[in-house]
Amino acid sequence: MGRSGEARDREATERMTAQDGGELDLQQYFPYRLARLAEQVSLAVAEVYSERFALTRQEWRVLAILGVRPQIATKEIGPLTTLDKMQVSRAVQGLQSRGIASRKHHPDDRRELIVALTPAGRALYRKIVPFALARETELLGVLTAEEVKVLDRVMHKLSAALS
Amino acid sequence: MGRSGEARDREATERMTAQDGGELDLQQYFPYRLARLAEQVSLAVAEVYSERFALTRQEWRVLAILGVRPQIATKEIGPLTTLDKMQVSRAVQGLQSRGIASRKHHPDDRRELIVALTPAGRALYRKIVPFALARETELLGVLTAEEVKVLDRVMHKLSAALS
DNA sequence: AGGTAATAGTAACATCTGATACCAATTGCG
DNA sequence: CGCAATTGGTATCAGATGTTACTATTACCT
Repeated sequence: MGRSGEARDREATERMTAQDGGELDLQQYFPYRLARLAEQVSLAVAEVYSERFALTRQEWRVLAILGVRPQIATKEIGPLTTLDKMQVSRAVQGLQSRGIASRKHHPDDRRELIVALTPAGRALYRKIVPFALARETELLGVLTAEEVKVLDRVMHKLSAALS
Repeated sequence: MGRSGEARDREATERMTAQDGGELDLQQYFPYRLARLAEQVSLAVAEVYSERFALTRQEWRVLAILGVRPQIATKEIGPLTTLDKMQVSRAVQGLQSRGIASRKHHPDDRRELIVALTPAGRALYRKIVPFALARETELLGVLTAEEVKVLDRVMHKLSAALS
């Protein structure tokens, strides 16, 4: 006889968190563990763009978008990178000041700025991306195919639950 | 005939990342997705301690430790919370300034400070923790027991791979 | 014991980040 | 049309965060 889904879920939650009644074990607390892991992963990836190429996290995200979407309006970058408009503004300025990106006004709406990679920026992009992809492959390599599949689904589920 | 583990892993990685050769789709890039998810989760939990009780993330972590470990030396808090000693110092000062925690010198080593919750701090802890645990339960509730189990294993594996 | 090195914690400074208000350009509506 | 409202982007300032160097206390070494 199968137990109910609810009972199974509660049991699993207890296994995850090792919680009893009214106490909280930070080491086992899922949000803490997730924050910690994301931090570790972020640091590992940052080695690629930060230590080697002196980019901030925000600049790296914008660069990643520009590599795929040349001629993008600044206002479109925010939603694609989860950065607010101030962060985008500063990141793009940072890239521009190093000759990685260039900006020009949109001809039909002179408020908007259109951002694009310079040749140097495209070269940088092509140099960094393989390292970034390698990091990801390396990381996911410690998981089985099944685990990766479940992880993918789980991340979508959690993200959706929080929107 | 079963394929090799390596082949399976590569295939899974491709499914996760939807990458072809030399391009990087930020939306599918695992480190980005993880950072984004951790951010969302962090925000959801922060509603509990930040909006309702005006604690910073660091103060909340220290409070969580103090709830379980009364009379802890400041220097032990860092490793338990993944905060550096300056962050711990400031968090503890913040808690103290609001009457949540108290400090005294270690009798045998007057460099060390021993931190403890005040009665008001213990009351606060008992008030917050149920909400924090509820948030976690709510979140993990969207997953099946099997998914939670795999997630737990995956997080351990990834964390270990990065240490 | 005496002097050097190490440790716990913090002050002080520099930098980053977030929030608000602002300017310029455009849209919409009477 | 003309003027209020909206939009894209940035300057500016306050608060948060990281880094360095410093003080006080203890440990170590000969």
